[in-house]
Amino acid sequence: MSLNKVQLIGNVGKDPDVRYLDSGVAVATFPLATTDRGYTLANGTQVPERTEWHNIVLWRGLAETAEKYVRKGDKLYIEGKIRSRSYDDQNGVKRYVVEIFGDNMEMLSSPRQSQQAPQSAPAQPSGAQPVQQGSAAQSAPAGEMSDDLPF
Amino acid sequence: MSLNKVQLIGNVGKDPDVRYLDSGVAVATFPLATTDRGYTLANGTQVPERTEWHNIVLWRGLAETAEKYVRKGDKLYIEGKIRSRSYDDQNGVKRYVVEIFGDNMEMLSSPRQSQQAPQSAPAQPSGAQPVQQGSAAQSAPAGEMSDDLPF
Amino acid sequence: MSLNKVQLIGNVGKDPDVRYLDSGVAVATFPLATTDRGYTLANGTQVPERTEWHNIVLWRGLAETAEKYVRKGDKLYIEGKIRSRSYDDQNGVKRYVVEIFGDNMEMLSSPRQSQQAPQSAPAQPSGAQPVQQGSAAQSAPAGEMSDDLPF
Amino acid sequence: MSLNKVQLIGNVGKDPDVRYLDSGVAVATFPLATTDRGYTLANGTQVPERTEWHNIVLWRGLAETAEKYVRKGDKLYIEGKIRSRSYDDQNGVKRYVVEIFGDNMEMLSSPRQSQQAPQSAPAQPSGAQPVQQGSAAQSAPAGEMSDDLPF
DNA sequence: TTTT
DNA sequence: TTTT
Repeated sequence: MSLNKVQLIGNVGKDPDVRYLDSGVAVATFPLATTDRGYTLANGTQVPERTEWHNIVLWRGLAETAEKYVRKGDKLYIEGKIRSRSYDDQNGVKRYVVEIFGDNMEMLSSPRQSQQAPQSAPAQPSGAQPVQQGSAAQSAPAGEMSDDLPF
Repeated sequence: MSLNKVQLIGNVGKDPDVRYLDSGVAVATFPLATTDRGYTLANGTQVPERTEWHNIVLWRGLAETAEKYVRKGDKLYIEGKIRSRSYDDQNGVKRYVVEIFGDNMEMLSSPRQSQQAPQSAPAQPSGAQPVQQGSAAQSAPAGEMSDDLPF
Repeated sequence: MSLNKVQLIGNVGKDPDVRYLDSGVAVATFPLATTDRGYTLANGTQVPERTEWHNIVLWRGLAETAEKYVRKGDKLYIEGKIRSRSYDDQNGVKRYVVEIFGDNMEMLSSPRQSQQAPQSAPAQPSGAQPVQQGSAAQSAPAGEMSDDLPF
Repeated sequence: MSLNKVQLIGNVGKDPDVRYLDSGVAVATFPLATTDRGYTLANGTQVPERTEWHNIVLWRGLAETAEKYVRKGDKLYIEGKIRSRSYDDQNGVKRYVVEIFGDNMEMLSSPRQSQQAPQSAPAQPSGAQPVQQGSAAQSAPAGEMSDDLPF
């Protein structure tokens, strides 16, 4: 009775930060930028270009794929859901972050010719369809994240 | 070269708050809830149901439609984009909010039998396809919002 | 490097037709209607309302859910992919059909008060998020369908 | 009360065919391929790679953009809706085609360094957000297409 | 008829 | 902090 879906095509702001929970589950986080080009209003006002930064969080297989193949500057398609989280910052002020839990990823940049992504290893280990994460995002109990991911 | 798209189906948390900018442009804001049902992990751990609240912002025609027809409890489909914004709270602490600027809305609840949404007035003035807002969201210069929308 | 995604909200044209392959895999098919409301062109031309019929195909768990809970007239959200298929009709003419292989379904109608969908049995056995089918659609070898589904 | 949305990322099968209706409206058509990579079932069965061809139809501004900048082999993001149409073939047999009426396009290939897409002319004349076609797709009366587009 |  |  509910839908919470996000689809982004943008550029990776920096190399993924990948952690492994005690359970062995991989979690990757990185910023992704989408940019509006700016435009001119009917009255002549110039509205400048605007970049939106999204906090991407990937789990398990997708996180491992990101660790191997996603790099700063890459163009990605990410599909997932919006999730907000709060934490207390160093001054005890409650802070909120909004994250995109990705369950589907498409690498849109040309594959690199490197030791990281050798020709013989597919950048996407799964099917021709975008990498489907199955129930990975759902499999991580909220508790596991508590202190592990001060994004 | 960029895509920033959100699609939600959820329930309206309270009646829309509608304002009119000096330019006459309508802006509606309201919270929308999407809910994950909760599930049981392979190891037996119960992950409880979880509700995500989204700050919806609608402009112009969509805002006016919302003012007329959207009410607390209604089920809606909202399509739009993610937009974050910062402001200084009453303590001078910089705060961030993430909003969903909707450019497409579908009313999924049965129409009310009321003075607000009379049978003779369609809940959706535009086409059979979801209400397309055209360039409305883009037409509002950033400046206009500065102090008008302390969401 | 590829995305093939369809999202529909529409009404079920008739009760699902559910078959079980020899492997025990359930396959449900039914038509879903989406409707454009019609509009008036700038030059005054009236473009009438238009209904599009989609051939929905569901597999495994989703097919079983459809068998139990989906009925003619219901409003559904369906997410999936486009798939075309050809067959020879009774006159030996090659025919093409386009189907929507759903991998996600949301029931948007109020639940029926009936023996078919008792209060105690949730219409959607899976998570709060839309019913994710995992890799079910991919798990059915093309061959299995050959003569089984003259849609 | 209805949603009919398609999102594709794929490769253009051949240069767009662009026609101009008597009204001056541009219509571009071209095939777009999305490819499933193939996979191995649990029982060891190999399901081969599979390519789906989509008949893309663009109107007005998007058609003109396609005429100028879209070429065989390009990778595109296309958003639009499914529309089916019937016609009688040369043998008087009724045929059906399913087309994707695009209302949003993103060019994902690196821009060509050519006379067709000079550096000084942006591949996307509109905003930073995907090229929004406004109501173009809705503005073409069905009648106009009758014999004009034997796709 | 594309692409990896 | 990306990209065009």
